[in-house]
Parts: sequence; structure tokens; C-alpha cells
Amino acid sequence: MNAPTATPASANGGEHPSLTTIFAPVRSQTAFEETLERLGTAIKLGLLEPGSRLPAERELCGRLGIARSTLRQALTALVQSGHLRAVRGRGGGTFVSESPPGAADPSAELLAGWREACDARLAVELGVAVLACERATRADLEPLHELIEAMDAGIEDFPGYRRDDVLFHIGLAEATGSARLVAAATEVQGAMTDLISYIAHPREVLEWSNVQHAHLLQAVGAGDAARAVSTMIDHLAGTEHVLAGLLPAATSAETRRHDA
Amino acid sequence: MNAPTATPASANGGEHPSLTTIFAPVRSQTAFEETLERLGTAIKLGLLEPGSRLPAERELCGRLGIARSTLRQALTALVQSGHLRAVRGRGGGTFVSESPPGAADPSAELLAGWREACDARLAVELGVAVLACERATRADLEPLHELIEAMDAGIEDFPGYRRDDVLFHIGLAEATGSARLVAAATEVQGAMTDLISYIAHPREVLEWSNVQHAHLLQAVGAGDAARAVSTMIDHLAGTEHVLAGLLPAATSAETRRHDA
DNA sequence: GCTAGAGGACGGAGGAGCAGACCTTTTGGT
DNA sequence: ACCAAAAGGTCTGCTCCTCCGTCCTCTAGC
Repeated sequence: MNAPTATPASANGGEHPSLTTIFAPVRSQTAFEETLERLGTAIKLGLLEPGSRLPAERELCGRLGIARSTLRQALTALVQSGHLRAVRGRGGGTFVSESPPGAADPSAELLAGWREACDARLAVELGVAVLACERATRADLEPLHELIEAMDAGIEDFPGYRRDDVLFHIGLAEATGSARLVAAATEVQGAMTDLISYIAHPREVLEWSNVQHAHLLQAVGAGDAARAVSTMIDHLAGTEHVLAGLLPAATSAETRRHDA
Repeated sequence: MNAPTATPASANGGEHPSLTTIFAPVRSQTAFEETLERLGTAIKLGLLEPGSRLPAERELCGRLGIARSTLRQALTALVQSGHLRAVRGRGGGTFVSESPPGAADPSAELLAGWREACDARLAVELGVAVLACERATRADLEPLHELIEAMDAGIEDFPGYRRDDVLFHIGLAEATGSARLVAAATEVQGAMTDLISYIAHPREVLEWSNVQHAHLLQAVGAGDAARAVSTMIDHLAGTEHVLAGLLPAATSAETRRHDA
């Protein structure tokens, strides 16, 4: 009574592409790994400013929804890698190191998947751009103007510029009111930052980049989604072209070209 | 020697918003949960056609990178819920049920977070639209034309229409060559499908929706990113407006309006 | 000096996941 | 008619992650 219409389909090799996605490896990070990455990224991005203090362990583990011992694994690792400093005693705490260890070399996986990382960034930032046009309030955008000025002023100091750049993009994401997009924007910036720190940033490039920030903000302020989108695309393409020139065209997919 | 510049900052309550993201709960799904969701979604979306056979357990667990016992937990759950049928003996296997159990009521979390789900969909689909414009080949787009025809023909059969709709959007994602976007598109469709199945779909709406599909495909074929984006925004707004009318405006964030 | 508030260190309990062997049911081939 | 192959179904023991609770140690402020 079974003998279903069954599936000869195509013998495994020529499977429909969507199935390769469905059956792709399921890799669930451990709580420790995710915590380490979250905190590490936040530090590297400058979201946690050097010298600032993290919440006490007993409070933080509650917020993160993990056991204190698990949190401590991550903290200990970050202390050993020099990103954090632990100070004992009353009034002590865990502090972000003021002399960050130089950015690690981009990991092999990241280099191999840099195009995917850029693609993901494009998607997130476009969503942010459009939604910010609909939802951002003046109050949301004001601090972003200040960031643009700060970037203009600190154009010689690349780490500082980059930090403000990250804050700008994440700030725009916050203006959408979507927690998920904020998280995605943060993650995406984290993925890019190791790559970005390894490419040249001539003054003119940074200046132009910041002009684009201003254009973007103007478009968002005016609620002009079309302009925000095209500006964002250009803005992101800058990084991408540089990377494309430097890095091996890793995957097989991008030799494809549109033939129309 | 410590006594860092420390962080009075703002007493916890008025914390910078980005920190709430960083310190948000870290909830890593178990391998079992993720597998269950992946397979369940694929079935509900029709990516695994009714009657089709899954790879043998011993092969599938290898592909998913999990132990067979873990895989079986998920399979057993799906058998019990009626999504799958298990057939023993040589030539047997695990088959997608031909009489799917009616779509479950949208879960409470989904209803609460429907706007976030729509936001995520917007981001993913915009990224897909833009990248497809750059990268899609004629061969990628051909099957999508067929899907549009199929939707036109089957406009009276909503489940069928919806299935082709999903395949269209995922197919477009595949045309970008970005595995990550394909996965994201699949996930996003899965999140929407429960919601969508609970709203009305008058014939005219579906027809117009499919006209938008055609416009979209035309724009992508011409490599016209701006038009692809604006078409996609309109296309997605359709669903969103209907949902906004039906569902309580859950979160606090969306009472915000742009005051410019 | 004492106490409060911080990091630091164990140790045991529970559960998820893994690995591998084995059983049972069918079917296709010889 | 048989047997071997291919599938799902079962069981057991191990490992590692995570949790919880407890206690220790340091330090600043009163």
C-alpha cells in the first residue's frame, strides 16, 4: 500500500539546488562559542569602548541567559587574548583593554567566503536603508550627523574612522526599530572588519565614503528610499571592488556573468 | 595601577541601545531543533514534494553533519506529526506525506514578531534582487518564467500558487550564487508561510502579485537594479499591509513615524 | 577593621550529541 | 526458493557542554 509515486528524480548528483541548502550541515555553536564571538566582535568593533566596564559577571550571565561558568570561559579567553582586563576586589570588574591586540589575520574561512560576507552585508544594509526611510525619526538621525562630522575630522586616524563608520551603520539599523536588523548589521560589520583592516584606505577614499554617508543620511531624512538604496549600493561597492582586486576569486559561482 | 577611566556611563537604565543587542540572550538551538525546523519548513514550503523520498538516514545524517540518533529524533517527530511516512525494508525509506496535516496556527512568537519577520524578508529579498541583477544568467531565469506561467494558470489553487511563489523567490535567490542568501530566503519564506496561509487571497491580489513577479523578472533580466528594488518593495508591501490590518501592532517600536 | 562587591575556583548533576553495534523488515537478484 | 542488500528501528555507553551552587580571595569604602 505504500509504493508511492516515489522519486526517481535525478540520481543524487544532479539534485535540485534547493536541496543542497536544505541538507547542508547543521552546525550549532555552543553557548560558549557564541558568547565569545559576540563579546569579541563588540570589542573589535568598538561598541564596547576601551576602558569601559562590562556588567558584573553575576549580572551579565543573567542577561545572556547562560550560566556564570560558561560566561567565564568566554571572559577568560578574552582576557588571555588581551581584549579584556579583569580587576578584582570591590569596585573592580571586567574592563575593555585600552591597548587592543592588533587585529588578527582574517581567518581562512573568512577569506574564502568574503564574497558571501559582502552579499550578506548588501542585503542587510539595503533593508536598513529602506526601513530607515520609513521609520527613522529626527532624533534617530541626529547622532548620525555627528558621527559624520567626527569621521570628517578624524580622517587621518583610520581606526577611529572605522569605529565611527561602524557606529554609523549600526545606528542607522537602530533607527529601523528592528532588533533583528540591528543584530544582523552588527554581525555583518564584525565579519567585514577583519577584511577591511587589511586593505589600504587612502584619504580620498575615506572622504568619498563619508560623502556617501552624508548623501545616505540626507536621502533617509527625506524618506527617499530609491536614492537611499542606490547610494548604499555605491557605498558598499567601493569596499567590494577593492576586495575583488586583492583576493582570489574563491568560489565557483562568481565567474557567472549576465549575458543579456 | 588599574583605576581605569572607568565607566560611569549611564546607570544601566539608559544604556546605549547597541549594548542591549550585544548583551541579548544567547540562545543556541540544539542540533535536533534546527534539524526539525529545517526539514519541517522544507516540507511545508513544498521544497520537498509530497511523495518524494528523503535520502537514507545513514546518508542524510552524514550530510547534515549530525549523528543518526539525533537525525532520527527529528524524523520521528515529523512522522508523528504526519509530515513524513517511514517505510521499512529494502526499497523503503522516509517519504514526504501526500496528505499534509493542515498548517498549524501561527505560533505566538511569530504573531508577536510578524513585523520583524517582514523586515527580515525585505532585507533578504532586496539583496537578492540587486545581486540577481548583476549575476543571474539566462539559464537561471528561464525556469522562473515557467513558474510565473504556472502561477497564472493555477491562480484558483492557492496552495499550489503559494508553492510556486516560494519556488520563484528561492529560485531568484539561487540565481545570486550566494548560498547564504538562499538559506536566508528559505528561512524567511518559512517564517512567512504560516502567516500568509491565514490571510485572505482574493483572485485579483494574486494576479497583481504575479504581474509584479513578471516585472521583477524583467528588471532582473535587464540588469536594472533600481527597478528591481522598487518592484520588490511594492511586492512585499502588499503582504505587509494586509498583515498590518489584521494583526495587533505588537511591538512598541512601530508607532514611530517619520516627522520630516 | 569590617563588610560589601567584585572576580576566581571547584565539583557534581543533567542532558545533548556521538559512535557503533545489532535487530527487523522487505525486496531484488540469482 | 533462497540469500544478500538496503532500508528503518533499537540499544548502550561514552564524552562534552552546561548548569547550579558553594566557597575562596581580593580590594575599596565606611
